[in-house]
Amino acid sequence: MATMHDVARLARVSVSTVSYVLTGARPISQATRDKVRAAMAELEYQPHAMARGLASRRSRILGLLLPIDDRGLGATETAFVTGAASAASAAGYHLVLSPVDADDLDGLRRLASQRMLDGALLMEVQLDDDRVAVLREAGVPLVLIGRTGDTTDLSYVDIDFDRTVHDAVAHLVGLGHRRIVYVNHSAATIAEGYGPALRTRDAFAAAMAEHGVEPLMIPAEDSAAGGRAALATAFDRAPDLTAVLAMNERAVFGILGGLAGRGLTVPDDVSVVSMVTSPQVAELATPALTAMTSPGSALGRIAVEALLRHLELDSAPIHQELLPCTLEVRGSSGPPGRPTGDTTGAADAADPEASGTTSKNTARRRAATRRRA
Amino acid sequence: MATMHDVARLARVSVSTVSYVLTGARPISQATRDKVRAAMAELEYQPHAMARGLASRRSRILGLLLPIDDRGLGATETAFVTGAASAASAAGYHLVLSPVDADDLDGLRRLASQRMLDGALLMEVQLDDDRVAVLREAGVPLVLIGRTGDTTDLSYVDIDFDRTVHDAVAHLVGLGHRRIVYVNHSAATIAEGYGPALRTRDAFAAAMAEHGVEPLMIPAEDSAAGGRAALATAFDRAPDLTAVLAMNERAVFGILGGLAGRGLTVPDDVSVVSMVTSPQVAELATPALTAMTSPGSALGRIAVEALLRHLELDSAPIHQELLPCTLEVRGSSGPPGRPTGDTTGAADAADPEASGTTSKNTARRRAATRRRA
DNA sequence: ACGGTTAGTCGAAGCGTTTCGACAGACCGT
DNA sequence: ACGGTCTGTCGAAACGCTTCGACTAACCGT
Repeated sequence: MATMHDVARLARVSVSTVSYVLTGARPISQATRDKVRAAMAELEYQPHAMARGLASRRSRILGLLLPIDDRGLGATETAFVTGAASAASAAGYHLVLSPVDADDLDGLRRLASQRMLDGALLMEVQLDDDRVAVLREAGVPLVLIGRTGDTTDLSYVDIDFDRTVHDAVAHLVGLGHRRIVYVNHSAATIAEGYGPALRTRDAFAAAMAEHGVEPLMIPAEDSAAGGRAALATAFDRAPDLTAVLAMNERAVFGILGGLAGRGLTVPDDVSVVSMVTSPQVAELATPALTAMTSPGSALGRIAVEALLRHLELDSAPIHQELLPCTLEVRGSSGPPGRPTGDTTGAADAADPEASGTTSKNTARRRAATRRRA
Repeated sequence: MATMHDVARLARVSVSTVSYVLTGARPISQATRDKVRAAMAELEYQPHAMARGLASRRSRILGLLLPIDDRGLGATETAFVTGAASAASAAGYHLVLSPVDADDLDGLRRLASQRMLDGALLMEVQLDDDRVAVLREAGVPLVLIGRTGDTTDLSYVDIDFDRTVHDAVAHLVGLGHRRIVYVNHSAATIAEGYGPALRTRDAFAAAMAEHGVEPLMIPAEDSAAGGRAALATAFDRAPDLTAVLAMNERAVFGILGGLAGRGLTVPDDVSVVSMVTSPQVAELATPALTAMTSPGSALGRIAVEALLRHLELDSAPIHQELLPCTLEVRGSSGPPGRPTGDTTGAADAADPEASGTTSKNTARRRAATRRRA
């Protein structure tokens, strides 16, 4: 493997000159630069990452700190990770995946003092997250994905839950729904201060108030069974509900199953909209889910770019950005249909070639015929 | 930040002694070791990763080379990634995520010559994968996840597709099914030599032959629509089919939808078993899918451990290991029921509290009553 | 013609480790 | 009492780069 020395010798210049050609830290004449470039090409020179890192005190490595979770990453988180990785890679940086237990602060401190990370992205941030303080003390620039309660002087990117909920509610209200139930994460999750659950809860209340309708909210465990249970509660509390807005990717499938079990069809009898969902997951349901698509990979990219800006100029202003999920209408939402209590919802008869779109349209048409308003 | 020098001074020993305490490369007396340890603790010393990497020529960084895919990672791949990350982390290594376009061999070469990676894990290996040669030339030890066609001298971990298919078929045949259709990945995917598609295809033919029944195989695009289309073809070719074995996590949901659309219930009319699937995804379906659960995170762990063994001793024997997916019976498989053509499959009447298990059992019981054999 | 910039290059001193050779003692069998 | 092997420690030389200070030559306005 060729070193800078070899290049310098071949180009008949000093090592420092080669370095300057590479980094542009000082002006080098065109002629010399060409010579050096030629030598590098001939020797297939590649700078040694560790040596460069040691000398320059910049590793060009970014850390992605993900809590070593019980249930692994969802599709949204995965998209975030790959988005961040590509962005880092495009900028000539490396992204290391560091699973650190959320409350292993010593481990985190150790990681930070190894001086291997130029900066870090912190995933799954809690409203009150000690990791932030640890990283700051260690002098590691960071960007949060998500938000702590107090965001002063902190860069973050996060989903714009307010706007997302607002748009979702607007979609449903626009279709004519008045009785909308919001299925959130579990009570325990809410209690422990999980930001998205809290923020969407408040946003839902606000959005419903804005439309002058009463908000109904139900927590659900993150599972199909949880969704089913939540649905049962929902029907107890609001037998006349016509739409479900679900924050819970897992529960939503249980809700779908529960509706089918009651002989209710989607979207004719009940519309279902899923929050913060990836298209891949939305497409799995039948009918495909109308969903607020999470900007997973964009979040990753933006977070990395913001972090890099902090590294280039440490005077760079903090970056706080919220991205909304975008509404993608698929087959699971439509105008409210028959009055509730009508429970003759046998599945459509065989129509083997029916695509998602087709069935959506048929459903819509049928529902429209029956519309009460 | 304290350096080794500081520690040495405080402990009144030489720097090299401190180093030996740390690495154990040479014997150090208990007394000295204690002094040094105390000094390190007092100064909160942490070795500087880059310096150590430069001097020792070992970065303690492993690369995870993932193709910069169109559709992102599935649940299985994600589990693999996190499994690998934790294993690396537990061994004191770091895992960098390097998205490299599968045919950007120059980029790969560049990455490898930066000497930043002690070793690499190669994901989504094709039967004939040039990346292997590039990495070998660059002298980067590697472990494949998946297999190339020729695996001489190559370490890999992969799913034991033979056994997985075999077990799945045995499960269905054991329940009494004879007419089983195998839904594979798309024809294009098969044509381009995607290992899992080819291997499962052959394994399915073999397993069916073993039971003396005729194999029927149908390719499907990786989407719900693809699944629906495949199902239609399947019914054309084998109107009497009673079970579907699907290799395609996306298509399987289309198949489920398609069956419901025809008024067929699962598993009473048709059993569905999904191959290489994560529990999380299997639970999304209603009824929950009987599936061959992929050993995603175990694969990641094992791959890392094998790679580390190569790094410690470069004479370490190559590691080739196949892990089967394990059968997890959920609600979508049962004994074959009514004769095909019976199409009165209205969904079960409202039973809001029905859990996956309960409905599975009821289904079983009902189906058993009707069994023909 | 003169100090003052600026462009272009070089040599050397790090950066914080590991590792090699050397060496002093202790301990061995003979 | 004698070479020989171990144990424990040290100093110094890498590892391959960046960066600082210094120097030369050219160019500026006056």
